[in-house]
Amino acid sequence: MRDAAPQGTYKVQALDRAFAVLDLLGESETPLGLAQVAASLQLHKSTAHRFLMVLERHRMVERTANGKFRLGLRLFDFGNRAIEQYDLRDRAQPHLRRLVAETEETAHLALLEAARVIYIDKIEPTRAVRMITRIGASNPVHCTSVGKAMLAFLPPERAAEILRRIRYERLTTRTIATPEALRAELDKTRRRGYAVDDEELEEGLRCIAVPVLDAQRLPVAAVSVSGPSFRVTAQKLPSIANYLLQCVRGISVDMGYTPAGRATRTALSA
Amino acid sequence: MRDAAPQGTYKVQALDRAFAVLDLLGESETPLGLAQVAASLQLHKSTAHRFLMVLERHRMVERTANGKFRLGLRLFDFGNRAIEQYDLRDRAQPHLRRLVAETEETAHLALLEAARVIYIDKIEPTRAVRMITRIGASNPVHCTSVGKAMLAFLPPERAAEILRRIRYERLTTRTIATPEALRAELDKTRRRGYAVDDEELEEGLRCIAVPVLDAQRLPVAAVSVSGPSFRVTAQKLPSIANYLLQCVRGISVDMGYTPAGRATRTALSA
DNA sequence: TCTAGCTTCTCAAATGATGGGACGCGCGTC
DNA sequence: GACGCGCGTCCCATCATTTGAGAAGCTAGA
Repeated sequence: MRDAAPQGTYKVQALDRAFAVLDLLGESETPLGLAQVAASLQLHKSTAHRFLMVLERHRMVERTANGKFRLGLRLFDFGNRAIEQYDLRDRAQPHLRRLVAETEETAHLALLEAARVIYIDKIEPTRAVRMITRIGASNPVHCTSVGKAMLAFLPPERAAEILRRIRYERLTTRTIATPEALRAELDKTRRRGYAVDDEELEEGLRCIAVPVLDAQRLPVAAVSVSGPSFRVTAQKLPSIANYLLQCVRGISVDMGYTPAGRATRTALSA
Repeated sequence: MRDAAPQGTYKVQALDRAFAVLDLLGESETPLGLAQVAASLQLHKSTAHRFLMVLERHRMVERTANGKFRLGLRLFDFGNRAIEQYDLRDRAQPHLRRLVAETEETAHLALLEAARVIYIDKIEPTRAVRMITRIGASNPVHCTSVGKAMLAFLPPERAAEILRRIRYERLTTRTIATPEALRAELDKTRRRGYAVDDEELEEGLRCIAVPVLDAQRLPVAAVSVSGPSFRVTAQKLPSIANYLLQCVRGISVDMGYTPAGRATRTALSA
């Protein structure tokens, strides 16, 4: 059919459709009725209906009192199983909490997937303005501090592979928009030991990040501190970076990554 | 086919199979190879392969370095969207944290879905033995304190409907195993204002829970405190219950549920 | 180099999904 | 009160879609 099927070569129509339904419900602020789902996805009512019933049986969607559909809690279950393996998250939490206490700004923990970063945890300072990000959400690598932090310390080949896949979308006037600029930025990041996002993702938002290194000294994640530019000033960056470094060092230890003896400074100290 | 299709009347084979794949990967401790997946689900290699490729395209599964499959982070994204609507979770966290500090035992926040309870958050006291439950996991209502707490304060018709769906599986020697016993237990719960699970879910584990009530005074969730029976003794229950009541009152207020004036005691105080 | 075990790919067959359309319900309008 | 409308549910003949046998590749170990 005239489906907007992602270019991938393998296809199972039913699955693409089912996930389109989930996507739609996930995007929507409010639960949707059968008719709306069918219309949005250009499916016939009966088809959409069948899908929704099956999805409901699997608890991937659920119905509200008035019969509309929204995402089901089964997804929550799956989602938690999915990150379980990365028990990084649990172990990192106390460290992130301390980081937030120290900096009074929001901290994120992120993973790298393809050319995007995925936030797997977020801690906010008490009574802060709520930040935009949602746990589970993702952003392009090239305009986030966490992305740059991981990229900068990845082995050249793996970094190159990811760089190739970046589609330099411009999100603010400061977003890095060329491979050359990004390469230069990564050099800078390596030299100073931490990555900065200076309103490149969102106007008025400044972030700073460092990678979490495993026993092989490879980045497995990154931790960032983000806040409004007027609070996270250029002068404060080094001091925040220090807290960050302490934080990730703590995480690495907790994960059982041997601090690699004296080599801890190799990549990370200014 | 001779599929073990859940009895539901609507069927989309491809979806059932896809979810079976996700289930399998979710259950498995370690990533699985194509052959293992195909064998476990009695699918042909080529079929399993196609499914996995499509699931991978949707990032519902991902491949490890050695080519094996595991759940993908897209599920994590969906999962978080799914509970987003219940922002209860975020708001409840600080209160749960305080509760844990006060009781020094594990706290859970749970929702009711069909005849099961689903844990949507868990806070553990520092340096406690890690508990069994995983966020996102579920248990039958009849053998959990959170389940009984919600059930007890639900309007009779809705409670009855749920009661009808319970299949009294016996998990320990003390598990409530008949509708009558459960009904009696719910009465008791209502009278004392909190629910107790006395090793009914797991030997050696005692839990106590109270419901979180919305503006209509209906349970929308429940909070529990759980710990080893030798620490969570019968004598301590009333005092823990007190902390619990304070906790859920705080949550209700934070959620914007008007404490319903003087009526706060209607259901909840001993 | 050969074998074993795994993944990837192709294509004809037929099963299983599709969607046109009928039905029934509830609601607001005339 | 009758009518029209939008919505969800259900049925079933048709055919597009998925299926799976099998061949071809790949890798590692003997």
